[in-house]
Amino acid sequence: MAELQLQLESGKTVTAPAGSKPIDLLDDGRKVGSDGVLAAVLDDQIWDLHRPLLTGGKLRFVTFEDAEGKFVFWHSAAHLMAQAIKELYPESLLAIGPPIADGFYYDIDSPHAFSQEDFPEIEKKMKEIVKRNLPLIRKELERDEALALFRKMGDSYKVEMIEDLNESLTVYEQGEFVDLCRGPHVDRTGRIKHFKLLSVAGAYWRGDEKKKMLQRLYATAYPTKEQLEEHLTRIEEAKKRDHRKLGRELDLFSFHGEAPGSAFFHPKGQIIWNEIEAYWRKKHEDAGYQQIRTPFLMNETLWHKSGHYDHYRENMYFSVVDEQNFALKPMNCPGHCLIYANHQISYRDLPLKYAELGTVHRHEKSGVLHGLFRVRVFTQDDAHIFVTPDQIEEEAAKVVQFIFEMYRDFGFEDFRLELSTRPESRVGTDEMWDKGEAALANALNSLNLKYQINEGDGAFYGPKIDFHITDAIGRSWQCGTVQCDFSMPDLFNLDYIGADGEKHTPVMIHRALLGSLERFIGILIENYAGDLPLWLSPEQIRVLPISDKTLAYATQVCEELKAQGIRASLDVRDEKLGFKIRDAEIHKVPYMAVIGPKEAEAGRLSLRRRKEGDLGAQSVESTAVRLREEIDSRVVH
RNA sequence: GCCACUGUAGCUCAGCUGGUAGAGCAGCUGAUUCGUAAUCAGCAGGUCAACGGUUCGAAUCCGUUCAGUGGCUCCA
Repeated sequence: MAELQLQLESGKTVTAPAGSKPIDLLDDGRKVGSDGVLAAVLDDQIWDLHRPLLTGGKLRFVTFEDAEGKFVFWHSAAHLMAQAIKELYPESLLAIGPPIADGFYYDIDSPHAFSQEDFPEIEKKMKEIVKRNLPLIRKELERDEALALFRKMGDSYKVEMIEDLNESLTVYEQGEFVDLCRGPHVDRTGRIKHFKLLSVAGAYWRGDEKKKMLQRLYATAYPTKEQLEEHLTRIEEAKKRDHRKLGRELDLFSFHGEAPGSAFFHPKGQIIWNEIEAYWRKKHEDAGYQQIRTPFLMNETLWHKSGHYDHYRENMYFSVVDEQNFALKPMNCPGHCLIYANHQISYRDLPLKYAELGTVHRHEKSGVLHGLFRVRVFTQDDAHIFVTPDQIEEEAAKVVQFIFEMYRDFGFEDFRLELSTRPESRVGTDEMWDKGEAALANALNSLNLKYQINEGDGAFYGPKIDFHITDAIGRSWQCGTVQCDFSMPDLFNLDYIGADGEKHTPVMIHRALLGSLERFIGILIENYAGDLPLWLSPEQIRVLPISDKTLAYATQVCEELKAQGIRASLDVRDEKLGFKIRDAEIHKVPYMAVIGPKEAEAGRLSLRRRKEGDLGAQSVESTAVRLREEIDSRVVH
């Protein structure tokens, strides 16, 4: 029998007969188990502990701490759940059950409609199977054998999958339960101890809207009880940050059946909006943008010309007025093109930057609406930069820097970039695409930025860069985008007179930094869990008189702070100090000024910071200075 | 749009197998004049999402619609 050379993690090389199993080569002191080794990795391929090795290479062992270990653990947990479901509801058919970011799911076709109430029973059955400690046995089958097996079991989804494959396959057996699976898996069901079913949702078979809707059961599993509980706590924490909940509690905005998917901003929410808008306008003025405003309702012919009618009609709102067809704008670009076309543009005018906080209406499908994150009317922080092809790179680089500057001012430091290149279906010549893709890539390279390339993911009209920010609890949000457009200037017959005296077609760069104000406000709320930086706080300081004996002086303090441009309010209620503090803390007011006889006497105030407590006595002037500085420099607390 | 679930006071929720609604918080009024996260008492507040059906009788059962939640699909 042939000998295999295997390099182990310890650095030593061992020789083993072909057909040896990884589990036999485990270093001394390492044990298999949920809190130990779960699988092996031979070179880059994950390998079952009991699967014979046929070639040599680098062999290492992975635990739950490794990405490969998690994959195997959750994948096996999915099989465990599937077996439990099969035993409880034998008429269920299994589709697919992969591991995902924080756990796993299994798609099931069953006459039984699963609900939360079924979870305890399924979990109980899973525990039982864990106790049986069944070995997971890998078996290689020829395609025909596999087909016969799953046909016999009536597993039509597995049969359909096998029919699409043209190779020999593997199945994993645990007791009576067999599943088509590439694996690998943990060696026994006993390895998986702590798990929880989380939710049930509909999911189309193979992700195809036209195919059958299956029931997707989401769940997660961890090696220890503590880790599972930690995960569940994280879910709870994320729920506490939910901007829909905070928006209601802090009285920032609301939603109403009269305008589904459209936010109504309350006075406090509008303050946040206004602060962002004022900041945004100033930044754009400084960056050489010219601000414009275009109408919401425009004649339908415009949208025929721009191509939106052909490609985006499903998402548009139409209206007939005076027997003429109008549409609400779903995008701002055509309006900007009309303004451009209104002038005779020289190459000396380029780059020409038109910016607009443009409110657009898009008829999103009812099921996709989600708080401020996915709405039907929203305001894009939009701009269109008209450039010569040679200017793309420089202008794109400027936008990229602009975006970073702005994100940092809002307290985001962690970004991720994606460059999307030409899709199958597209307009423009290959030469244009070469140029556009190279210009965007060069812009990023010139700034020494790392980015991921998404081949074929660009818009049909040009390549793009997408910006994702990572929030305080590690979630990623797509906000900014920079897109080249080779198409629209053509459709609108836009031109500029070059140095050669001839007409040329400009390139348009569409860009948004924050994405949409609604969505960005939602992200801010969740990122800060409602504790917004001072400059964005609707109520910046609340003056708290200890009793109405000091009300007059407290009123005076409040007025003085207001005169300094600080959003100050006064809690005149006849309540104890503790009550007022608690109320201000709950409403996430950043500062409190406590006013009692001592302060009135000394002409001072006692400053208190949200979540931190008493900062001691201060003069009103120094408090105003302190707050103004924190506001003006947009300190992220 | 699709699948599942949900809709009771401003908010969070209770209301068993049908007998015309209840709590806490918030709000208002009064008492209290108070020192760094909840003073006490009282009052008021609901077409039980809407519409239709079954029934002597519907918040409760059935249907339709609307809205929301979790996903899927979509995201020019």
